[in-house]
Amino acid sequence: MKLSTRSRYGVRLMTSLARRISDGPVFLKDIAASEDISEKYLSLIVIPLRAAGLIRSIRGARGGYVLARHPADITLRDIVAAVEEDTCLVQCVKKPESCKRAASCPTREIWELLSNTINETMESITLAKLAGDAAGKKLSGRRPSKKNMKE
Amino acid sequence: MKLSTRSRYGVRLMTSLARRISDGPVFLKDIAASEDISEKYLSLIVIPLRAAGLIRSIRGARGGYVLARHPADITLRDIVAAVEEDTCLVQCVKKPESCKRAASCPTREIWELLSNTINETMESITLAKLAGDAAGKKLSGRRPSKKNMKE
DNA sequence: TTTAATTCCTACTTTAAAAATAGTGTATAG
DNA sequence: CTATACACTATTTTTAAAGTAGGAATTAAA
Repeated sequence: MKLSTRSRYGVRLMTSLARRISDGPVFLKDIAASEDISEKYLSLIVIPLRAAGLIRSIRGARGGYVLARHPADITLRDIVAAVEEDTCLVQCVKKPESCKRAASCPTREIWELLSNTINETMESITLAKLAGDAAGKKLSGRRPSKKNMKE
Repeated sequence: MKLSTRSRYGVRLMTSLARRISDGPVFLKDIAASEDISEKYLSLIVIPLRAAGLIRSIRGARGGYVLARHPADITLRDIVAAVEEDTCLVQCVKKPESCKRAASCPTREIWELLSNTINETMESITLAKLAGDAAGKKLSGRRPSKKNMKE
């Protein structure tokens, strides 16, 4: 049970966008640089996020990405679900017909329970919290300062 | 975030053992056959379970495996932890030094929170429950019958 | 109207880990 | 002493994740 880099990068990307929410469209290039992630790879992760309606993109020169909703209206689950598409904890939870033992399997409903717990936890965490907590932590003990002056 | 077959097979193996708790040592061969899992593969999964003190093995002819503790004293977490060894949701949760961003990373503590939730849920599920629920389900609407008569 | 900068799309390559197999060694009941 | 089981190590196969590459489409601005 391991979290994919897609999920981790996706969450960092969204957190980054949330923190720059007042900057207007943000270049993927900048996020990639500040988060130290390959821009090309990020550009693939961004696609399902847009498809899921979590972000909007502005094409062309001076384009970029912005959140499509308020950070308080985006949950961790939204992000992970978008980025993981049809990945789930155990295949048989989503598609019982994928396992012939499903009907009588004693473990299946346990995995379902676990899945639900995970989903509930992820639903309880908003992007606002993710981005906000980070900001709060950054500020503690230091004077607030304008970050990311460039662009 | 996907559960490995090691975990799934390990749990089914343990459940199988729990259900045959009064049968004395059970051959891996039999479990493999009834669960439709490669015996060779199962024989690898069994090793960490024994190392973790969850099962005992009896070698030689008429050998086999038995639970080392009462099913009520074994949790889902015990099983998964044994079988997954040093796998965790996100590396940086267990070893913060593995990521240079750990100290300032806004997402790290979220993954830690999620890990804890998962662990707590898994701790709350005992093998007794796993095996018992299954038995209960099997018996509903049908007369109980001795299963696995052979051996 | 050209240029530079950006997102968009598809395909490909690489890498790593999971999953499974194979073979040999060791213990033990009968 | 032999058949049957577990024990251990090494190897192979398979799969999915991770990452790369390159050009097409779009647009602001010179």
